[in-house]
Amino acid sequence: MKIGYPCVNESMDCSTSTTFRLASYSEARLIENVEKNLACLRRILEYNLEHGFLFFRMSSGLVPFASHDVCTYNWQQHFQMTFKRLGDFIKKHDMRISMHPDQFVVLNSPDERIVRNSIAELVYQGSVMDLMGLDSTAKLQIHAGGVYGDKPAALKRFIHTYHTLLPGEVKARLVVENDDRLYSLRDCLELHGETGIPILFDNFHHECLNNGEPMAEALQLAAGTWHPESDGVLMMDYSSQAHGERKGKHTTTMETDLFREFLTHLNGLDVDIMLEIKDKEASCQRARQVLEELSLV
DNA sequence: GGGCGTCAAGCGTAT
DNA sequence: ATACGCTTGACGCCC
Repeated sequence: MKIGYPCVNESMDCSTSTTFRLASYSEARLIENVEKNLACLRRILEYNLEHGFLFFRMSSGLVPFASHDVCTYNWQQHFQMTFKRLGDFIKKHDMRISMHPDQFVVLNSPDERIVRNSIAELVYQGSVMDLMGLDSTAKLQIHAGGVYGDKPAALKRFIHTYHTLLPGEVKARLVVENDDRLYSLRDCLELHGETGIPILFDNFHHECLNNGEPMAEALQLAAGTWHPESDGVLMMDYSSQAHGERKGKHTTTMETDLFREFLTHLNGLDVDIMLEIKDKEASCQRARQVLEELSLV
């Protein structure tokens, strides 16, 4: 079992997603920012190794405007060796890696342009992992998308896009996450049935939106969609409700009692856990202590 | 060098 | 019709 946090290390004075305005795009700006971002990523990975955090979500912003038409520069070649060295470090220390394209990536949009842009973004993010030499256990996690007033039709569009438009190198990495408002675990299982796509399980989203599956059963269902050989063990996002806030708002810091309670539902299942908690590596440290006490790491 | 409006991109919901 | 949340930072203009 590996534990990690997404994108940002709060105790570090660098960012892996420095960027600039589209209006001020230039090759020099691009190169300058990618250099900074990859240098910071290296520092974070080293920090993570020291602290025993072997799961990490890389920022979508490593290469600003990578999937935008404006970016014609061959950054892949320029940074080839840097990516390879990062990948070597990751593999040497047996780290697990994910990326999470943000809300603009919608594969089931009725708008072809949005689908095209979404695929370009997935190709970009997958290519970062490819350049690092990571195998297909490194994943790109997306949500199923919008509903557009007709969920069956929206699911059908996702499936059609998956089969007809997605490049193989993206399909090898793509996983779908149950969300908290529109597409539940059951909806994702339907997508899995039609495409074979693994389901990245989010416990908090499942609490917000479900079809009555108890947590332990939900975990088993999601885990069953991952091929251990090619996909690795189940990845999951872990969070809990922020008290006194809107339903679905992530907590600012981990409540270890809730985490302990959650772990009882695993029943021996091996998972890699991404903490979607505001204070990032601080909660990660606490989670790791809990896992150590239970001899799970 | 601090303050603050704004930033490539999409959805659904609230008002 | 418009604003806002997701998730949040950080750019870059203004003073």
